[in-house]
Order: sequence, then structure tokens, then C-alpha cells
Amino acid sequence: MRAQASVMHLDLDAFFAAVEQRDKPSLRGKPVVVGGVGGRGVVSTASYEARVYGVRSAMSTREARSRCPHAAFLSGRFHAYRDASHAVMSLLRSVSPLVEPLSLDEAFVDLEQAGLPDLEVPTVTAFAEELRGRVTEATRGLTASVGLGTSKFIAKVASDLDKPDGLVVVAPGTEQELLRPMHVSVIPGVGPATAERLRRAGIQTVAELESVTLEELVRLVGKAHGSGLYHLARALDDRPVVAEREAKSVSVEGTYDTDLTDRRLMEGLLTRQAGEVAARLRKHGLSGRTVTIKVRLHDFTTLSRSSTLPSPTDSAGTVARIARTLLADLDTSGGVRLLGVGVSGLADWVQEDLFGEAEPEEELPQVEVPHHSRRTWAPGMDVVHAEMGRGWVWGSGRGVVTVRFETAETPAGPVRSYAEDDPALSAWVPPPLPGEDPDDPPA
DNA sequence: TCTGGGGTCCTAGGACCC
DNA sequence: TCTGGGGTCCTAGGACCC
Repeated sequence: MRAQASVMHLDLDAFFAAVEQRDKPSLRGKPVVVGGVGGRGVVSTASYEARVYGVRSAMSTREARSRCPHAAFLSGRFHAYRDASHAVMSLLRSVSPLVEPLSLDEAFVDLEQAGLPDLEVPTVTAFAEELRGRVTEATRGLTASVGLGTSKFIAKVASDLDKPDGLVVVAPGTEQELLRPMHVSVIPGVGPATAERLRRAGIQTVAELESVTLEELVRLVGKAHGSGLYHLARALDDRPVVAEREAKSVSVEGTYDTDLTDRRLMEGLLTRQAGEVAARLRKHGLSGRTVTIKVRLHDFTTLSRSSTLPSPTDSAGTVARIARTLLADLDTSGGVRLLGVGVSGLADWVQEDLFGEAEPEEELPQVEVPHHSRRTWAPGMDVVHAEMGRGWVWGSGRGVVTVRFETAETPAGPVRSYAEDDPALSAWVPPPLPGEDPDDPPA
């Protein structure tokens, strides 16, 4: 932690709901709930008027409706939230080069880089107060709560103390007296499970946590977590404000209003999600080696299965094929409420080959396709026939296609690599899903 | 018909390599 | 044919955050 209160945390108040009220005057002063409106939706944000009725983030929309039936229930307009967020982040970056967004509506700002004459409490207080006004201007009326402190932890705690539309500065040296009476759940990383473990050990407040030895904490909650708790309980926090953080994974998931039982449909949905994941990878110039599927069963049991490729891919077809294969190992007979696909182990996608030429679009040679149609579900990627039999594309790039061959007897059959234009290689296209337009494939 | 979606980080066990 | 310790990678699950 620092000697001066130079870390700022800014949090836009009831962000999604506030954007809706700003853009639709008839909603102002009324309860507004933004979130999933389907049968299994949950609340993202409730306006302060809705919070009066006990509506909270993460509550099921069903429950929110029963608590506050006259609220406006909205599914959200993410482009509008993104625009507002962008305006705020741009403003913050104009004030300090060191801005760390945590989400659309929250950021840390390092005031050491803001060029202030000094970092004494009156100076940073006046600065933050003026900045709050500028945020409201830049967003045409949204308000922000701001906290200032000697570390990220303290700044974040501070921004929570006077919501909405508040400013709290925790003077250097007063951190521990602020924290000691608070419940352990103010510490980032202490959620319901950790709080319960600590409670069973007789630890409920930060003061109580402070009296526990490091060894005891590690025994209670594990090595990394225990050490973190030990230090944060003493307001010891050196984490720097970091402007750029690289994405580690990209994923898409969906919860369905009724449980899925049709495997063919599940495969189609995974294929579609794989297409969205691949599109986002490409948009950001990324590719990844590990494909993971997530399956939540009817009873909320959540399973994941992953597979790591020899080289990174951003191909919709490759991701889809692997996702479908991973699903095949799972027993979904009881019904599935959620399906998801993700890619991790990300690398910057190298677009050029050794000679500096653009890498050609992944594409399998055009060949005889059985009976259904000639369409492909994604550029060049899907089940292939080759001299060894039927297999599926396991990886591709730089003119080489790697194929894994499988049969019912050898599900993890041999892997072979082919040149992209090897005549021994041909593409097979799966038949369309029921109700699917063959000319508008999902991936 | 309680329980979203997009992420991050940690743990623990097994494989594999030196 | 046995023994071992460390490091890294991979997989599955869980906690947590907004």
C-alpha cells in the first residue's frame, strides 16, 4: 500500500438500469430491472427504486417479478451500455494513463500518473469530486460512486460506502480502523463458501481474521487464498493498477428455457456457439489450443470437458468438431439446461508465414461430397475422408491439415497430417439439422 | 421448473520428462 | 528391474467477481 490515497475506484451506479432510465424518461423514478426475461433469467441490475422491494443482482427474474410486479423488466441494450462505458473510460484515460477497467461500469485509476500538484487528501478529494461531475456530463446524466485510498482494496471498499452518487476518501493510516469492524466478505475473494468456512472457525469480522495466524489460514482455505486473506486483513495490498490485460479465454454459453434431450439439437447448438467463439477470436486476432465445453444438467450439476490441440486454431469448424466430440462422452439423458463452448490457451494469431505472405484461408480441397449438399459449415473445416478412412480435422494452419481418425472401436484413433491440397483428403458435410436452412449454416 | 453470462484464478491428480 | 524428486503440461472442478 502507498503512503497517499492515490488509488481511485469508480463505479457507475445501477449502471444498466440507469442507462435505461436516462434513455426513456417514462422509466425515471420507477423500478427498473435489467436482466434475463426468460423462464430462467436472472437480474443483472436493479434500479434503486426496485431495490426498495428487495430486488437484487443475481436474483432470479421470477423472484424479482414476485417482489416487484410493477417494475419494468428489460432484457438490456448492450450497445448502449458499451457506448456509455466507452465514454467514461475515455474520460478516465484522459485524466491518467493508468486506468484498469474491471467491467463495463467499474475501473481503477492510478492518480500517481494524473499530474496532480500533490496527492494529499484535499487535493485528491477535489480532483475526484470534479471528475464525478465530468462523468455525469460525459454520460448525459449517469452518476458514479468513487472511492480513494492507499490501495485497490481500500479504494474499492471506499467506493461502496456512500452509494449512490458518493465520494469517500480513506485517509492514509486509517485503513485498519475502517476495516476491523467489517464482515470478512468485504475482502475480495471471500464469497459465500469462504465466509462459511471462516464462520465455522469462529471468524466473522476483519478484526477476528487479523488474529488468525498465516498457518491457520492456509489450513482453512488453502495456500494462495490464505496468504491473500492474511495480508488483506491487515490492509496490506500492493497490487498495481494495470492498464492492459490480455484475454485468456473466449466463451459462449446459453441456458435454455426447457431442458434439452435431443443430442442432434445439442450438437447443432454447440456448432453455432463454436461459430460465435471463432468469430470473436478472429475479430481480436486470437487463436487458442484448448477447446472446452460446459454442460449443466437438469439437476444443476455442471460438467466440463476439454481437449488441447497441437497448435492454435480460430476455425469455427475445428472448434465445433471438437466440441461435438467432447459432448459424445457425456451422459445427457436426464436433460441439459446449459451448453457452452470456450477456447483458452490463447496466442496472438500469426497471420503471416515465414515469407511474410498472408496465410491463406483454411480451406479443404473441393471434392465429392456424399449426398446431402456441398455446403460447409465453416471455412474448410469438418469431417473429412482421407486414405485412412473417415476422420475429423484436429488442427490446421500453414498449409497443413491434421486429421484424427476415429471409429466406434478406436475413438482416439491415429493422427495424420496432410498438405492442404493433398488429393487423398476430402471434405464431408453433415446433413442439415431439422428446421435448419441449408443455405444459412449456423457456423 | 430457484439458480445468467463472461470471465479469472486456484487446486489436485496424473502423465511425462530429466 | 528399482528408486526419487522436481518441473511442466493437461484435465476437471470449484470459488469468485461484475
